[in-house]
Amino acid sequence: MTKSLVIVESPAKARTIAGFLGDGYVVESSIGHIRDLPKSADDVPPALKKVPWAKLGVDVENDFKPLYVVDADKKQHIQRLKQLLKDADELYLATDEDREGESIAWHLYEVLQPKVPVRRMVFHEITRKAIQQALSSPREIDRRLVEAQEARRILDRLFGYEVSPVLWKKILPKLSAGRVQSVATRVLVERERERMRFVTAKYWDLDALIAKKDGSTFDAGLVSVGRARVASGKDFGEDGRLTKSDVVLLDEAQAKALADGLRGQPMTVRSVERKPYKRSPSAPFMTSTLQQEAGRKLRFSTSRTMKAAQRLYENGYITYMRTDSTTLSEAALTAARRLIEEMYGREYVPSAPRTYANKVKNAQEAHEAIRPAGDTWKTPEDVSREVGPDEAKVYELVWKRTVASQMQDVRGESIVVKIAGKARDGRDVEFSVSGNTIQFAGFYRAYVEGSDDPEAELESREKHLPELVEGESLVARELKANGHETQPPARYTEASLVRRLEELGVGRPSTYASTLSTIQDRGYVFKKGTALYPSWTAFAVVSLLEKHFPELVDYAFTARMEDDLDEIANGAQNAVPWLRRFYFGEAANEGPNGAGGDNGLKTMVSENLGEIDARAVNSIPIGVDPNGVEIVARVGRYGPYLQRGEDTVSIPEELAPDELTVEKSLALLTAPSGDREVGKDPETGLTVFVKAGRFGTYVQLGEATKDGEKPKTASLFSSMKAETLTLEQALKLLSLPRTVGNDPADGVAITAQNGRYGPYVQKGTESRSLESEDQIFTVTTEQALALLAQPKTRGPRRAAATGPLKELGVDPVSQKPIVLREGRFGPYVSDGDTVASLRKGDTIDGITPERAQELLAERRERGPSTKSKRGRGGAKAKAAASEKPAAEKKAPAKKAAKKASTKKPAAKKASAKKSDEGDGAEAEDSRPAKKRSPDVTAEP
DNA sequence: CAGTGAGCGAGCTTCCGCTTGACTT
Repeated sequence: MTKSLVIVESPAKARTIAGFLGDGYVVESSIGHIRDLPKSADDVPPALKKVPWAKLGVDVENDFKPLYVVDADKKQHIQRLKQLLKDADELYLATDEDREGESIAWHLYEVLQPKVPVRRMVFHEITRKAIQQALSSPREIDRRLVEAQEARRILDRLFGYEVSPVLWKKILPKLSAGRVQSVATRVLVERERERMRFVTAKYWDLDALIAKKDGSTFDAGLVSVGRARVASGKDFGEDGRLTKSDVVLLDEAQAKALADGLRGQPMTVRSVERKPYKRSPSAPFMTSTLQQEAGRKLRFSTSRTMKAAQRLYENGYITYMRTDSTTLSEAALTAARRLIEEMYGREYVPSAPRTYANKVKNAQEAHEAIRPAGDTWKTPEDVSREVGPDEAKVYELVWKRTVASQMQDVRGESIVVKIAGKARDGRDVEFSVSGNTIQFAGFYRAYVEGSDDPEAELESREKHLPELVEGESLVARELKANGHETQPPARYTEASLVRRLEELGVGRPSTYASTLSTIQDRGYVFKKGTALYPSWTAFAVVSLLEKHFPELVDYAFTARMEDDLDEIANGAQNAVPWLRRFYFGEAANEGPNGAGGDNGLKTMVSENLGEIDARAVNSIPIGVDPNGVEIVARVGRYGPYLQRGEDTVSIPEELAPDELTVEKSLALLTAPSGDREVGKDPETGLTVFVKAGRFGTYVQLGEATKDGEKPKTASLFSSMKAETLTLEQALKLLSLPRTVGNDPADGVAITAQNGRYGPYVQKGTESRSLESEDQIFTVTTEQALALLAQPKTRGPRRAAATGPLKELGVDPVSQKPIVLREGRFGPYVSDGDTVASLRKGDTIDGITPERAQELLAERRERGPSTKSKRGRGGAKAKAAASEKPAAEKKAPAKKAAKKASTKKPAAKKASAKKSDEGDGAEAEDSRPAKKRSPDVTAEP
């Protein structure tokens, strides 16, 4: 008997299929992709580390040849697959039938190097019949489809890894750009821009309480006055003006006057219009619609929904949860129809199963819709006893949606009643009221299933009106004028953003949740409740991309890419020229060796980098103040801030971009700063302030005077808080430095104070750190002298910096001893000339002399890059500064001082925590905020 | 972003799509 190895993508799927296949088959999973481009240089094999494209993992000069590496945590699994293959007579690659699945099959083939016959099999539903059929009709791996996947992968890598560094240089380090995330961010930014542009309009209308002859009453709304329709929200544009001319806009006075003129007036039923209506159920869930529904109904985030769905899938309650298909298998249709007939009766079963056309662009449909698994479906009540609360809720959504999707339409009747009247001033008015009744509940039955009182639930979906006949006489008993304001378009939620991305064809079922995490992790988006707010960083990034990479953030970019990938998959075009056009420009394929392109990605991220004005892209215009001075929001290294001329102020974190109007900006800029008065110094009579500064909170004695004399300041101790600081504490701080005493030997004074590196004692030019801030006040002359008597290297900092942790023999190149030290940036090895940091995977204990030599050799290989780089960076920065003298002229002294100070180690160290400067010489780094909101504390 | 003292050198960040555990609390 032959043994066959079958490899699918998911372990849960493998278990299910194994049950169908029996003894002759071993079913395993690949657990997704098995190889990928290297994530960073660390993943590149040593032999290739030096090639210029090592970081990209794509040899752009050589037909974009990709370098594939097996992920570290996949290596063991590959070994296992190889082992299983040894005992097999044939191999079935049964990965999903889509672009990615085909690629996984090919990578498996390449990595496993099977010596036995290999067959590719595909199936769309996991039933015994479908699997058997797939086994008996295998095919070959579709190389073109694999090429299309490879092209997609390479394009995404080039986009992500070439454009992200542009953001590091021009905006902030560690930012990212990508085909999917950048469009997602742009969608949010554009919506916020709409909200910022939006002008609210006010309009009024009337509600009438109308009485029948028999005394019963009902409410109706005003629809027209003097034959003209009354304006409502939808009649206004975003500028707050009416978009139509044939409507009547009521203001408060007019509405109230009209209400007065109608009170007690006779009215007549002008028309009663009854119309049958029907509602059809929605399609079964796919990933995006499940995420939307769970977001709307359960307020779940996409990742919470997916975690619950994953558990339901793994435990056999639902089918695969990452799908873009709304198709139900034959088995599912049968199960649904039988269930509906049994639970609700034959009249709820449509004559033929419903099918739903897939509206998703680029749908790959490798799986079926998300539905209860199996041939008979457990009820939500049964499942809720077996799983956790989240899972139970998600299962209930899936069950109801799936069952409803195969039920009959809801049928009912809608009624619209128009009521005519005349105001006392003679104007004709018309009111309207509508209702609806359900005649046949259809699929609503499934949705009310499980509620305490299904009939009452159904009834709540109806709106009953009193019996009204044409010509009937009524009285307007009460009238109320209601004021309304138009609302800007709502912010996106996770659910609605997923829907928008899906409309654009951007992203895949497996990535919606992670894309949302990414844009939040990067600080592009933050959530308040369920609403997604774009940050100022997002504004800066999006405006940079729109201006300099418009093609890449075009909403149709992915759609066009998909069209091209389809052509690559069906042989109508080839991947290499396609990638060449993208990377080297349109003309790339015409010139020899692909040279000559001028509008490609590569040019834009290299030669043309200088065109991107960091200052400009980081400035988001807000408006002008009454004097015509421009106000801009800017993204700086220490957070977003507002700038008007020389005035700057931090933008409070919780403030949404669209709330930062000109008025609000002026309020922030002119508001009393976050400074607090602690009290008055009894000696000088000067006011003592607490302020937030670059290096944290500090106290200040008096205010800065015009004659350039600076007030005395002192940092707060870490144990103190700005809000609770007392005058006593403040004065104590301001009394520093404290004279500890005199050295009896030479009479020189010893002082104790706080400094850049913390508390210390000082005598003349000698200083030593203290261990705690409190010691500034408690240290005695003897203790201070003892400290000062110790050599400098004895301090805790210095000990770590200078004491070699390990000696690692003599370097064969330099013939000098190698030592391992712990430094500011972590452990490193050095032979005195060359210094090399330990890399990922290296440990202090595990380092060998050989490894140390290797590290040093690698470091030498790269040359004295540090210094030369710095030289270039510095020169560039200077050149850039001199290029824009106009911008600098306003506050030359201040800016120059600041620039100089950022170059000082102290400033660098202070900023390193939040964001390393890297070689981002051009990035916005001046942050001259004078004022700060009290609740924002500076980074240490 | 206040202004106060020491010293030793970087290397990395990032994409999109497939898929699960491995770890803790």
